[in-house]
Parts: sequence; structure tokens; C-alpha cells
Amino acid sequence: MGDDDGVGLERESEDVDATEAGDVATDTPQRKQINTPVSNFEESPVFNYLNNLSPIAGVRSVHITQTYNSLNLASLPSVFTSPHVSTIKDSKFLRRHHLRDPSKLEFSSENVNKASKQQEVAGIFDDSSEVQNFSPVSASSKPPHLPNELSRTVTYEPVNLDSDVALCSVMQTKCIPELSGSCSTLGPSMHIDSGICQIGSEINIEGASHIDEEKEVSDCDWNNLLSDEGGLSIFESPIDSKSLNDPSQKSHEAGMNDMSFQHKESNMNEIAENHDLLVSLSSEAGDTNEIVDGELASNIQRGLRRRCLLFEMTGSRRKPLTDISNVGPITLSHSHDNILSNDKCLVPNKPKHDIRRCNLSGIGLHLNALASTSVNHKVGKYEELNTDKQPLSVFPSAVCLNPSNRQEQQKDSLVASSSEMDMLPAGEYISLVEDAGQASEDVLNEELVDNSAKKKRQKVESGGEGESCKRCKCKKSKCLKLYCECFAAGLYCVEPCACHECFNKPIHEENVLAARNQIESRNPLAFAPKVIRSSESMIDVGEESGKTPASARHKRGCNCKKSGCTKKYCECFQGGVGCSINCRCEQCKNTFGRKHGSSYIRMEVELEKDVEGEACESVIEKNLQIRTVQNGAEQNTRFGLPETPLPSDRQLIAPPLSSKSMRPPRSTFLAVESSSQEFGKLNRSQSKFKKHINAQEDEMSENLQPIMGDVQSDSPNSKRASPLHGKAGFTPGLRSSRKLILQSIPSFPSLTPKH
DNA sequence: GAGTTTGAAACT
DNA sequence: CAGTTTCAAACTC
Repeated sequence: MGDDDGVGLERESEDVDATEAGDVATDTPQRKQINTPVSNFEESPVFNYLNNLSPIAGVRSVHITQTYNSLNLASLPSVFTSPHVSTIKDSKFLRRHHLRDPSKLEFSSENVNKASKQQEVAGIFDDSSEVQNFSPVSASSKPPHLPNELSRTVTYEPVNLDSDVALCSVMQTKCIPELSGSCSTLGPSMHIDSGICQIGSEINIEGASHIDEEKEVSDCDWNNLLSDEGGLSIFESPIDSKSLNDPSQKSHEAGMNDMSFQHKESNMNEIAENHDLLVSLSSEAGDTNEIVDGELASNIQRGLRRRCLLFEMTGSRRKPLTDISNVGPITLSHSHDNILSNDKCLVPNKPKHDIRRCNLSGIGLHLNALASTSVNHKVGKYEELNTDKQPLSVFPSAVCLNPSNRQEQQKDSLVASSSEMDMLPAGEYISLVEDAGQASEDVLNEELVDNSAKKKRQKVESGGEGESCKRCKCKKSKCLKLYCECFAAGLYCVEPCACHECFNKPIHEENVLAARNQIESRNPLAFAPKVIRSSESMIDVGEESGKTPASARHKRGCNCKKSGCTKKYCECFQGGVGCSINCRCEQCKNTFGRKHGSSYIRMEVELEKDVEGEACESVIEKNLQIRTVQNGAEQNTRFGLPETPLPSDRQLIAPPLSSKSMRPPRSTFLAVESSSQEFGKLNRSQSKFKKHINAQEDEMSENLQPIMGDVQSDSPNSKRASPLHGKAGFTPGLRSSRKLILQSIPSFPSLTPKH
């Protein structure tokens, strides 16, 4: 516990420092401890070690502000498997309840000192780390750009009733008369202080609790938003958002009631008065815009959220986030992402960070992702990715996933979520993540802003809505087992589902969490993405040839005997990836890549050989180097991607809700790797030669895992690699940690504190 | 829409 | 850990 808490604190402190020059850093004694050392602290072996170990650390190093600490926290547990994680998850869900608590509302309503806030928060949340996270946010008004996640944290802190009211009004206007009633409850949670994203995030949180209500509403919200181009545009461009500030415009574009806008404005004003953040926001029109967007987003998110169970896989992206934060539009996109994530994520929300995050989560395909990823689905192109980045695009998809088109839907939605990550097609996530993380974040952001609206609209109109949403037909599992696609995907079942005695609903949140925990206890990776798209090759190859590159693989591999891996019975095929060594399929005819493909087999075998023994390290280092080079930023490597990928993403799943942080890290980790690789390779032409190279790299990465202690595939023909379960000690997080070690840390520092 | 097939998930 | 059962999606008719 102590370690986790310490980490969380550190993170926060770092974040704060990065964003706000440490204004908040010294609010609490805990922080002080951490803060003082901040720079020194980072240098300390312990700090390095922590960073390496978990996505969380990575997040810190990156730009904290953007990353969602709470989420990250979840990831931390991965390293320290333990009750903590579970507690965290619980806390997340519980949070909502707490927020609802009237007493808290009172508290929130008042302008409370940071310290007081922290204290209360701490009281609310068992996890000190979370508290810390919150405190920083609250203490320092975070820049408008703060990641949604942050915003979330903020929400817990003092809440402006006004803001809440505004939101409620908005909600009501949008279609949720029901919400109005719930608004009061929501109110407390909602906090404008944080600024833009926060609102949305907060909403998300509650949204989970109110999912039932939201379901009905969500449709309306989405419809309104989507149908109303203006609304979309708002999200897309900051300018639009500004216009939103103007009540008339807002109502017009958003299609919302004037009342709601007025409330928003009033809320904004109050917030500004009350909070430093507001000041910063007011200074920048973009901020205001963001706020407005946040509100809208929140509304939207609600609708989406209903289905989000949790998967926040996303960690947070450090740089990207920061960068994004800078860009107004980006922030908006983040909010969107959040929204998306919210929609389907069971867990509270994924970080609102960037789309990237969502992407990150997406990198690894969750179970859902697999389901979603269809054969048809081709690896997203960069362009597509960009589009995905756009919040809007995400929304639509998020709104409903077509069973048939799950892949695409997931792409969009997942991008947003996560978590989720989770559902997105690997290619897209990766690309997104990489894009964001790397060099052209700004450019991307701009592009996103400009193009996102159009693309989103197109997607929305063309795609997602028309098709039916993902739905299950469970009869005996009560939708609390992985048999249920919704549950497996981290989504709550919705009306379209034909399930019987469904417990996978917000109302049964506890049951859902318990089920998840149980499953996770059995298999930490149960909710992690099954398909890992490591290479960029997929994108190129996928587009041109329609075949998945070697890099994309099903983590465990399939066990098909009769389908020849040519039908959706095969998870590999369903995920749009070729079979790999890990597969134990018979008569494999997977069109995306046969298990016995000569190239694959040879490569893997060689790699394994190399891996064994000392060579392994060299290989790993090579991989790392490659990754780093491709990524261009150490951050990615450090975090394992997470930043981009990993931390935040994986989070996709675990961090947020899952009791076991273990999972998230893993998935994220994997995702990260892939993303990094892909990133470098994106523009490469797909030649066989390249494919081989990619395959090698992929395999190398895979091989590395075993070395690292990863369970995955021990041997080519060996049984499917057991996910991570068995090796709790070596979770994805560990992998990442090791990687980090290689890169930044020569040796593995001892976990035990120095004496 | 009902029934069958299939393979993952869950159980023993 | 291996084998069996259960389950629900995917598929066929």
C-alpha cells in the first residue's frame, strides 16, 4: 500500500509540477514528502524502478497533467499485485456512490481548501493514491487541457452546484428528463473547476451508476449531437466551442436548450470566480470552449457511458497529453474519447486523456476488441486513425456497436474508451497512439480538429448508427461471464440485448464487479485484449493485401480444429489476424496468416533460439532500441508505451475498475510495444521483405516477453502461453518494467525500500 | 427463426 | 494441468 500510495503521490506531484509549476505540490504533507524530492526523487533508483514497473510511472514521467492518475494507479497494482488493485476498482465504482452522498455534495458545494478537499477525498477513497490525485487537481486548477482523467478526479473534489445544475439542465434538455432527477446526485460529482474535460469525466462516472437511465437518454443525446452537425462541430473545433459560449449559438449548434447554455455560462462564471483554473480558462478562449465542450461531452458521454463498464485500459499519455493539452481541439478530442470510453466501459471512465489513450487501450484488442475486430476490418490507415482520433467519430461508434461491424464500431468507440480500450481494432489504436505520442501530435491535433468533424460525421452517418449495436443473447451466464460478449468487452448490456436474467447492468454494478474480479483472479488477462497488433506492418499490409502482418497476433492463439481458422469461430480470424505459433489450431487456413506460414515459423523459431540464453537480452535491447527510435521519445519506451499506449491504455481495462491492475498493464504493455513498432513502420511500403522484418521484430518482442518472464509463448508449439495469470509477478507491467530497465535502468532495483 | 456447429470459457 | 462440460456466438438450413 505504501508503495502504491507513494507512487500515486509522486505522480501527482510530478503532474502538478509539470503543469502548474508545483502550485499544488505542497498541499498535503504527503505531497510535501514527495514534492520536495521531485527532481531528486525521479533520479532516485526507486523512482526509476517504479516508473519502469508500471505504466503509472511512465505516465508520470511523461506529462502528468494529461494522464489520469487514478487510472494509472490501477496500473501500478499490476506490479504490486494485491488487494490494492481490487480496492481501487471498487473505489472507482464506489466513488459514484460517494459522490452521490448528499453530505459530500455539501462539501463539494463549498469552496474548500485543497487540504480539506484532499482529506475528504481521502476519507472517501481508501486508496490514498487516488486521493492524492484528486488533491492535485483540485488544488491547482489544472489547465484546461488537463486530461479528462484529471477532470474526473476534480469532480470528486468540491463541486459547484451551479455547474451541476447546468449540466443537469443540459441533460434534461437533451432528453433526459430522468436525468434531471438524477442531476442532483450528479451535481456533486460534477465539477467545473477542473475545466473542460472534467465535466465530461465526472459525468461519466455517474453515468455508470445511472447507466440505466442514461441508456434511454443516451440515445437521444447522441442522436441530438450527432444529428446536429453543429454539435459535432463544436467538439471538433475550439472555435465552435467558443461559439457555444454564446448561449444562442450554443443552443443552436448543440441543439440544446437556451437554459442549459445559460446554466453553463453561469456555471462557468462561478467556476472562474471560485477557481484558479477558471482564471486560466477564462484567459484562453480555448479553455472556455473546452469547458463547454466538456459539458456537451458530458452529456454525450452519459449516453455512451451507460454501457461502459470500465476498461480504462488507457494509461495516460504523457507527452501526447501535454501536447494535446496545449491544443484546444485536442482537449476536446480527449473529452470525446472519454465519452466514448465511457460509453462502453464498465468501469468508470477511462481517462479522458487523449484519444490516444483510447487508442492505447485499443492497441491491444480486448476480448471485445476481438469480437469487434472483424475479418473485414482492415487495419486502419493513418488517415483513418486520425479520423478516429476525432472525438466525434468515436462517439458514433461508441454509441452502438454493431455485432457485425463490431470491429469498426469498436474502433471508434474503443478509441474513445479504451479502454478500453479495448474494443478498437488494433491497427487503429496503435496508429492513433503512435501518432499522438510521436512527433506530429500537434499536427495531428490540428488535422483532427479540422477533419475530425467531417470524418466523424461521415462515420456516424454512414456507419455506426445504421447498424445494430452489439448485443448478447446470454441465457444462462447472466451476462457475468466471458461468454457474454458485452461483459467480456467491458460493456453493460443494453436493451437491444436478448439476454435473460441479465446482471450486467449498472444496477448490478456490484455483481458485475464481483464477477469481473473473480474472472480476473482466475485470469488477469481475461479482459485484456486478445489480439496484439505490434507492427505497423498491419496497417500497410492490411490495406494493400488485406492480410494482417505478422506483427498482429492473437495473444494466446486459437485452438480451432474444424473451422480451419477461416471462420469467426476462430478468434484469430475474428480479430483479423493471422495465426501464430501460439495457436494450436489444426489445418489452419487463416487467410490473415497461416500458423504454419513458413516465414512465421522460421522467424519465430530463430528468435526463440536467440532469445534463449544471453542473446535474449541483446534481442530485447534491439527491440527496445528500435522502438525507441521509432517512437522517437523515450517516454514510450519507458512506459512501455503506455504512455502512449500502455499505461493509459491498458488501463484500458484494469486500472480503472479492475481490481487487478495486473491486467491493464499487460495489455497496455503489449499494445504499447506494438504501437511503437508500428509507428516507425507506418509509412513503409509493404514488401515481403518488410513483412519478414516485421515478423521478426514482432517475434522478437514476443520472445522478449518470455525472457522477461512473460508467460506468453514459451515455445513455438507449446500450449498457448498462459496469459499472465500464473505469473503474477511478471505481468505486463513487469515486462514494461524490464524494458524500461533496459533502456533507462541498467539493473532491477530492489523492490524493497532502501535502508 | 430454429437448429447445428464451433471453440472459448468454465469447471472438475 | 488435462480433460470435460457449459456456454453462447457463428453458422446453416
